[in-house]
Amino acid sequence: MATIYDVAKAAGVSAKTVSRVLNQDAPVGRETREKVEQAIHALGYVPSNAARMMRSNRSGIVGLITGAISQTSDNPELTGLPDLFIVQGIQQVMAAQKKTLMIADTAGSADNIPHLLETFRQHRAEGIIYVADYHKQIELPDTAKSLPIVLANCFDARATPAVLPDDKLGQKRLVERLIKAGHHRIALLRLPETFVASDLRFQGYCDAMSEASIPFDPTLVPSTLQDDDPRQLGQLTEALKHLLNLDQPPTVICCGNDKMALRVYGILRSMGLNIPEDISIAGYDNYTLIAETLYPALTTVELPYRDMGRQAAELILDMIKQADHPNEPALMQ
Amino acid sequence: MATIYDVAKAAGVSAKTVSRVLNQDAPVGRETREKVEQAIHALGYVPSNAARMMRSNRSGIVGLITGAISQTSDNPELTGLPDLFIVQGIQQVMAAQKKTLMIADTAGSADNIPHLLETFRQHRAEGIIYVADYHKQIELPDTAKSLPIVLANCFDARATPAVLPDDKLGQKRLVERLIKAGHHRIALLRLPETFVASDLRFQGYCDAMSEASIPFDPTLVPSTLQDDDPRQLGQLTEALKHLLNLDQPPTVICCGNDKMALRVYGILRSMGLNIPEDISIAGYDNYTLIAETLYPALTTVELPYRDMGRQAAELILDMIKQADHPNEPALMQ
DNA sequence: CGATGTCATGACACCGATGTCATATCGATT
DNA sequence: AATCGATATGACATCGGTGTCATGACATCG
Repeated sequence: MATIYDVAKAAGVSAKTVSRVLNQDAPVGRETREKVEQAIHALGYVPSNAARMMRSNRSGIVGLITGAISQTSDNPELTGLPDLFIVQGIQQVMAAQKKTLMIADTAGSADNIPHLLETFRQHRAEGIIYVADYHKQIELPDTAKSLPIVLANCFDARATPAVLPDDKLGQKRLVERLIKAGHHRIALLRLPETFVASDLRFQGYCDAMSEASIPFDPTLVPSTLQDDDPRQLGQLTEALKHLLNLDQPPTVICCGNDKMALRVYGILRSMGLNIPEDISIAGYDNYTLIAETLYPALTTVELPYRDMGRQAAELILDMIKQADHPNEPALMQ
Repeated sequence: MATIYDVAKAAGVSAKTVSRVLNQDAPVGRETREKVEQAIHALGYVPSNAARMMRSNRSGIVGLITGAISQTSDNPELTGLPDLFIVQGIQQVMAAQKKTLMIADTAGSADNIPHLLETFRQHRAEGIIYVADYHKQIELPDTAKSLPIVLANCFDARATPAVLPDDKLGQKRLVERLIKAGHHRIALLRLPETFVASDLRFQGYCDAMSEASIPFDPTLVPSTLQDDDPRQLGQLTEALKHLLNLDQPPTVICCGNDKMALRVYGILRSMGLNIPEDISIAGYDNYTLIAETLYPALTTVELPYRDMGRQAAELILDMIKQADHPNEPALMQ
């Protein structure tokens, strides 16, 4: 691989002049610049990031830790696309800021995280974003705290900066939409209690109902499901039977997430019900792949995952800037 | 960030000795080693990859180009999870080999590729893997050829090393399974012709049928769909009506991919048919998220995407090794 | 006992960029 | 004509590791 000296020799100038052409940080004579540019092209020269980094001590690298790629998480039930959308939002911002995003995958086990952090440190990553696959609480190893870090879709006990989905408001908006569409008997199939979102969404449901002066009917909100995949289908079937056998059955069922909604679709249809003629279904989380493909389409809340990613990215960039210039004065003109 | 010299000073030894402790490439007295290790721990020292790379000229980085993260591809119809599985397989191998995987996303536009290649070059990536979102032909810019490169899920006109799914064999196996299960009237809903897989799968279908001595019935294979999303639902409905109105309608329908299968589910059900009592459905591509969630479950061919990823990873590692030792003699003992 | 070999360690150069400082050229100003 | 300032360029040190070579202390061997 050609070096800056090879280019300098080929162009008959000093290495520093080549550097100036590359970085445009000082005037270079037009003739000289052209010679240099030709030499660069001829040699296929690409400057070494490593050497640059040594001098500047700035890597331009932001580390991203996620399980989005290997999605064999500890809870397969709720794994899916949301984290990918977040990563996508982050990617967009980083590309625009010419930062290099280094993505490391937990391979499904949190035990790998310390090692990933070590690798990021070796590469002198300027900051780290941790993206969780669903809204939850996590705990990072102590080694993490020496670098700017932002959590996305999760939070910890140390009040590390985090970007979280507003599950409560989202559910409220969904229920409001349903009420506006004429529904009064609205059922809610909750996520297992172990999920932070479970309670938040329940609150959003209650808020919307009470603001519309519809009294809360506990029979419309069966007890939360067990966090246990193989049995869930049976539990779902039971819960649905319960709902349908009520004196006043619901006209719409809100599901904890789109995947659950898809199952409910299947079960209801196998019971001989037509959707949406006999009963409607509403989902949560926008697993667009499912939501768009389902026929008829699923009414669903689109969580702003990409936006969360963008926010997380901008947050970490701010923190990096802060760390660089601890007491940056306000810009005055 | 502490340097090796800080550690050396703290431990009262030379920098080189610290280096020896780090790399275990020369004997170090036990007492000395312990002092050094203590100093490393106390200072939270992490060696700089950049500095290491400068001397060794080996980055340990493998670049990965994909659209898997930002899945707004030019053809939303067939985008999805397969490429993610491939990436996952690659990740596994790289982690095991202690290589750092640098993932860059095309953000949906092939125009970004040259820039991504440039970035990889700056980081002195030792090789590059390009992962496509579905089996297709691509063309890489000329700048790509100076580095070892492997294609996954795609191929080009220059015979660049590639790892491809065996669509023909996969379809054949699926149809064989269906025949063994007692089906004779097997319909095939083909992918749009623009997809490489479309024809390969058709061949696999024909092979399996002819080997089972079932004469080919063209009415069971409607003309391929248009590559045009909004109209596809209507086309699918038409094709299904055609199939169901045959004198001898099919007992099972093979769909071009799982997503199409999901749509067919919806349409057939809205026509009042029960699955799998009235008619069966078989898919292709294992979008596990859909396949596992669907109720009743979809019969589908699981493409070995993770394996493809692993193969691609091992291939690129071999190529890197080759490039390093051009004429490595066979190992003799 | 002197030669040789191994172990443990340090001094120093080098990898490829860039920041700092020096120098040379040339037109403009006093 | 002497001075100044901008422009254009180069010499050299430096970033943080590691390869090479040298050195000193011991143990071993003929």
